[in-house]
Amino acid sequence: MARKGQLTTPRKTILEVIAASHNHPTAAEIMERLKEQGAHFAYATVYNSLRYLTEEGLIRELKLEGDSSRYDGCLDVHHHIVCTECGRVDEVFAKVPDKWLEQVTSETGYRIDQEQVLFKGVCPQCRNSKAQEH
Amino acid sequence: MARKGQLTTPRKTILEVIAASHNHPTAAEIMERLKEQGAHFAYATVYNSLRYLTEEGLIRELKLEGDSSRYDGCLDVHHHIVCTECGRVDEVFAKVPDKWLEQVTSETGYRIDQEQVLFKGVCPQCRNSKAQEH
DNA sequence: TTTCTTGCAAAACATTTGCAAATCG
DNA sequence: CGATTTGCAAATGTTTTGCAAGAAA
Repeated sequence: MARKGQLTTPRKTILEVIAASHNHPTAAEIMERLKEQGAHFAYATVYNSLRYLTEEGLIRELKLEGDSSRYDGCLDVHHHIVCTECGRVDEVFAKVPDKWLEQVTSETGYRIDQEQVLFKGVCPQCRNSKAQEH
Repeated sequence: MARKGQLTTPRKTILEVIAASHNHPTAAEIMERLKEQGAHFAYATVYNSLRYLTEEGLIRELKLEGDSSRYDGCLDVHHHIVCTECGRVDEVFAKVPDKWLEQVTSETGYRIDQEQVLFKGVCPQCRNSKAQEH
């Protein structure tokens, strides 16, 4: 059998592409980078691999702005902040306060397994260029 | 001209549908409810209206699980929690601690305008049925 | 009249699926 | 062989667009 649930060549290659990217690429961007480095896989294979990798917990799927999911290879717990001026996405490592999680638990009765936080704002660069404009 | 940026009939009707829904409907669900109450608008009109309402700040567009955006008419600042067992979405009103926002500001240099938080976990009902199972 | 909105169909885009061929154990 | 993954093309589902027609100022 063809290695049930293991890192086949496409899966491994795609994982490496994501790990080497620091900008949360979309499936289309992953396709591009694969092409650039001479590897070619079918779109279906890329999506299959992305789903597999997500289910295995090796990457994270992010739904930020726009139509397409983005993929994140950084497994440390972290969040994201998107600049509403230029669309740039940065990572946020400040940890969610436990006190707040307790509040949410007692408010909702849920067992909380994970939080995904998306901040929206204006990045330092755009704040500067706006300040100079006026 | 046809009232630039005003609440035309479709926009108002759609806003009311969303306000009356307590489950963050998708565009398709909004279409259904419009049909149920005898109103018919083109899909394009519904999407145009949703974009308009979002840009005006009268509703919020949510990208949670699944393919389609959901729309939220509750304008109080709040967040969401989705049950990974049954897919149910609830609202969370516990406010993000200011201290954490300050941390994020100093970490990123962004001016933060908004936060969207999506918790994932298991809702009380599903926790119960799981406990009873075994 | 002028500008904006609506409706319809078609287009665009992201993602999934069906199935045959390839692959590994 | 037997289970699984891959590749391709076609299908699906969501959202947008082009353009003619309608409505309000």
